[in-house]
Amino acid sequence: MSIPYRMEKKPAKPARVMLDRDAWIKAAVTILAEHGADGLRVEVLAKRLGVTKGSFYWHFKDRRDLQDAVLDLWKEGRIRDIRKQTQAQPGGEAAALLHTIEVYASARNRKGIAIEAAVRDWARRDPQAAAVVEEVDAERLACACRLFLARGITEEEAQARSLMLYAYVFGVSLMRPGAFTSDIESLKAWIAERIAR
Amino acid sequence: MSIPYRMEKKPAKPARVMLDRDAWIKAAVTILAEHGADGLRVEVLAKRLGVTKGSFYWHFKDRRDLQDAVLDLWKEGRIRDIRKQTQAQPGGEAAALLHTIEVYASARNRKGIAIEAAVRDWARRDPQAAAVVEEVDAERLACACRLFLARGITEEEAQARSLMLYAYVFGVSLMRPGAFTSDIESLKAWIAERIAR
DNA sequence: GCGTTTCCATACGCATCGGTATGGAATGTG
DNA sequence: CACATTCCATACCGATGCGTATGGAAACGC
Repeated sequence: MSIPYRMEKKPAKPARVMLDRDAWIKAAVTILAEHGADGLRVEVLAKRLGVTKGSFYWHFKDRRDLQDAVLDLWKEGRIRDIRKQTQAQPGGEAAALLHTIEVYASARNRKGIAIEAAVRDWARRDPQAAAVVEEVDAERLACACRLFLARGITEEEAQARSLMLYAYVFGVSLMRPGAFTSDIESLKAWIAERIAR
Repeated sequence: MSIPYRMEKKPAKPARVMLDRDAWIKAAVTILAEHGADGLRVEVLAKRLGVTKGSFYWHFKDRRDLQDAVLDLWKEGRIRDIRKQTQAQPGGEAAALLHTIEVYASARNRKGIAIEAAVRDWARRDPQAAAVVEEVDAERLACACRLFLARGITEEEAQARSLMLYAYVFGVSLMRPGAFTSDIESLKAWIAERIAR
């Protein structure tokens, strides 16, 4: 403990952090991406935000309250995103499909993929997370299905193609095909063409 | 605490549990499937086996020692399994591919899929697990590639098809397409045909 | 200026967990 | 029978984490 003379360190102390609920939730999502659902701990999160958990329990009832908020934010974001990615003017459905595959299977989405994986792993042991994942999956499949149906194929084939599309996209995001081939991108392009065509 | 009269409960007490290293590792795999890599705790595992951690630290140096053993067991099992599933006599390569998809994408493999997901999530934060996953992926892709190459297609197309196959298989195991359609199995059959053929 | 509300710090109790030290019972070995 | 080895229990330490209780400082309403 130093001398409490009169705060001679900095004339303007950081003006009091002033966190709101959203700041906590967004930071929680980052933790979720880095350390998974089990790594989302109250005290760790507080330390990252530079405060103590006394602040946390002012904004949230308990840890579960934060988890539910994280799930809700993620769900809304994913549904908004898939609707945005799959909107296409008539005739542009194939391009929209290829674009969707490109976006979701791309490795440049590192954090998004990490969150996706964390939530899905979380859903294996948490009913709330499982429900959210089911909602998101249903919306994504429905969006893809719409694009396929615009081509005039049968309902069943559209469903099958949509399922194949999203299963593939999640699969590549899980794998680490680094040492498999030298040109992974051309492989992905070939696959995308074959799925969306 | 009951009376220690002379052990009148059962004439033959359970003969002392006598666990060996393999029993610990196998139980650890079960915990891994149920609670993920973070849930693999020494004391939890010991309690499940009906002993205390004093026993654990006799068989293992530390927790990391157990984790490495689990990863090693999983790796060897997966490599043995994929080699067994993909062996085919000349002309039966397409059937072997369909069979492989059927086996790996089937929901009847619940525990195996749970372990797979747990290890892959683990690999995001653990270099050892990441190395194991890469080895397994490489072996599986190589096995599938062999089957495709037997059909006389190009090396690049064989690689692309292999990647698509395994990405899809892992993807469906991750998703929960329960409410998507009434007949999920026929959809999977359609997809398998399209991927393997 | 004064009291209230807002937001956060501090301190505590309780539980879990990794790891170590040590003892103790059962089994084998001479 | 004496002894060593094998396998596990008990007890303990330190660290981490959840939740609560309480106080304190800044901002706001009057």
